[in-house]
Amino acid sequence: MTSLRDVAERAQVAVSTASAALNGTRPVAAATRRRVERAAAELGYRPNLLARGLQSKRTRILALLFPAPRSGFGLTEMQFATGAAEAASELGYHLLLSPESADPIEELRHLTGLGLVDGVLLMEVGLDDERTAFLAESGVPFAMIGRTREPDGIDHADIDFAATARDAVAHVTGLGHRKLAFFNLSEDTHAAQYGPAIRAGAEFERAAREAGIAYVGGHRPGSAEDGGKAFEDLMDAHPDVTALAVMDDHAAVGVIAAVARHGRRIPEDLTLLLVLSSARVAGMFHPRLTTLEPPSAELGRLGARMLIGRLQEESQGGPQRRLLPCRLVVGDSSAPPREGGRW
Amino acid sequence: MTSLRDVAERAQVAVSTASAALNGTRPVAAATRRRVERAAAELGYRPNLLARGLQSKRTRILALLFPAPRSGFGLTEMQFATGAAEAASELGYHLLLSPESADPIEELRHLTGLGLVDGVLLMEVGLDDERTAFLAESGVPFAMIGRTREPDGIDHADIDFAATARDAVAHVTGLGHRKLAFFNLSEDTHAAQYGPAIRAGAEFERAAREAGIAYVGGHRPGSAEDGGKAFEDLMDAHPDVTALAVMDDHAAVGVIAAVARHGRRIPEDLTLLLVLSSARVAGMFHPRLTTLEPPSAELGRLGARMLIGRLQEESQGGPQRRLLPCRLVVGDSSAPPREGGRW
DNA sequence: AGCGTGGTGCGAAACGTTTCGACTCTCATA
DNA sequence: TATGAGAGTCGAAACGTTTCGCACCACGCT
Repeated sequence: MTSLRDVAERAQVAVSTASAALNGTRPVAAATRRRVERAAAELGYRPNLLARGLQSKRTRILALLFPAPRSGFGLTEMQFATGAAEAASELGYHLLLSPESADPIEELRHLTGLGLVDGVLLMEVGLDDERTAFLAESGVPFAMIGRTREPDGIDHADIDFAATARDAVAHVTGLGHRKLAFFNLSEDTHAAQYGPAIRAGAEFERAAREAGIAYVGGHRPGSAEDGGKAFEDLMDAHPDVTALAVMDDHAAVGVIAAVARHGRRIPEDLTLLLVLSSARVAGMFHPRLTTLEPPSAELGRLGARMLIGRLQEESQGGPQRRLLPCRLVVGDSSAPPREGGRW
Repeated sequence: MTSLRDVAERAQVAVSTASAALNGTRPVAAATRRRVERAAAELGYRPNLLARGLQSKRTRILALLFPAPRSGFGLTEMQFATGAAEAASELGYHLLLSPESADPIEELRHLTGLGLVDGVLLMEVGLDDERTAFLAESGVPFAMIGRTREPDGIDHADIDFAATARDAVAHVTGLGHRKLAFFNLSEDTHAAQYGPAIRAGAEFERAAREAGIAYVGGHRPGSAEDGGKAFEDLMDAHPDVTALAVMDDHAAVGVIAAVARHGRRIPEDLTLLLVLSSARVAGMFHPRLTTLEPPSAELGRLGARMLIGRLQEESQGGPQRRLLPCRLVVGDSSAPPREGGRW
């Protein structure tokens, strides 16, 4: 393990000069700097992050609080992590993957007390997330992937549900549909005040209203079975629905089965949209479903960048907010409504 | 930030005594220890990991080298990470998520040079993985999730492909099938010498032979389209195949579509197994596919535990090796072969 | 009474950085 | 020829731990 002292010796300068030369933290004569740099290169010097962090109070390590996998867990959550890790890496930071236990606050207290991390990245943020209050209070820099009910004071990157809903509605109205149904995420996620469930529901309703088409909401199937039942309910109560947007992957499975069971076909009899699921998952369905794919990796990147930005600029500038729409990937489940519009 | 010095002052002891009392690193009178512990608790003392690491050369941080997402990336890879993070956390360690760039060796050199991590966890290990040589040579402790061609000298946790293949074959022979086909992972993964592709292929063939049933291998469809084509090939060349095991999710999609296109039904005309995919993914298919689900989270946990074990016991004891079979989850795609055994 | 011994506790050094005040030049200016 | 400024460099302190040698004390033994 070659230390700065070795470098300094070889370059015939004091340790402090070597430090300054390598970090550019104060002016050093060009010739000296070159000598130091050469010595460092020759010795393969790598600064010890621990020593640096101990002294400078900045470790260049971020923690990503990773919740215990819930049922709907998947690619999206992983992409938050990989996106954040990549962005951090590009900026010279490291990402700690911190699994969250039953008591997130205690977990946070522990993690931040260690002096190991400069900041914290939150994901799976609830509308009233207690973690944000704790972090704000204890003065730990943090950013969110997702957002609380009133997120304006906090850096965050989230899906633009309004734009996503508009895009989805525009897609189906463009095909000629006049009545859209929306199956939200499960009751559980609503009970947990999970942002996407609540925001997506509200925004789809609004987008449908603004587009002047009829809208049916309220269903929250969380499984294939629920999905099938919800679809049958829908057929009974609103036989004139010709387009359906579904949030939950498994519910979509149930819907597709139910459609087939009732002798209907996708997309001829029903246009089906999968909302907030990856195109990869959509590709598992037959037919390939039209999807609104969340920019998960990008959100992870943005979150990490925001946090790092804040760390570097000494909390200068107001909080950042970035909302990204989902990407519409048209599959084989989209088509104009059947003549006459009802079954 | 309360430091050990504060604790020592409050407990009326020297800093070194406080350290010893809290770490149990050398005997301290019971009364003194209690005083120190109380002071620490009252002040909410948390040891600074950087300082500790700087001195003791042990950071209790592990790095998980996370490859750039390739196409077949999914839940499995994420579960390696979450499993490892959980196990690490339980043992008082932290997990750094290190994205791998184009030059993994340089990346490793950098990462290990920082003095930040005690050990490295490798995943997506190729049969001839250059990273293992580098790590062994530079003396950095590491463990693998997966394994190289000759892994005996290195701690590793991997899927027990032999047992998995036996279980799968037992499942289909138990149903009465006498001829099994196997669609391996894509050509690309073979070209990369990806262990699971090569081992699974070999073991399925062997298991079929040992069970005394006919076996058709050689297909390597990497997409839905390939999967469909491969299935049609199979129908032509081996019309008497009644059971098919598929490794690639997307290929399975193509197979299912092709089966339907040719007026056949699953499971009546074909028993379909999805190998090395999660039950969650299998549940997206219709019908729900019988799956051999890899114990990914458990492998992650094991990998982390092995690595930590090695770090703590000062390389005492030979290398550990743990092979875990996939879990057979029977879905709706398994059935006895049709009477007569051919279409 | 003198001496070893084992149990406790202390202070100082060390880990590898960064930071900061002070020192030494050189050169332009009064 | 002093003087001041400015650039460049240095040495020491500090960050918060752990570790290690040494001192202290009470005790039991000779």
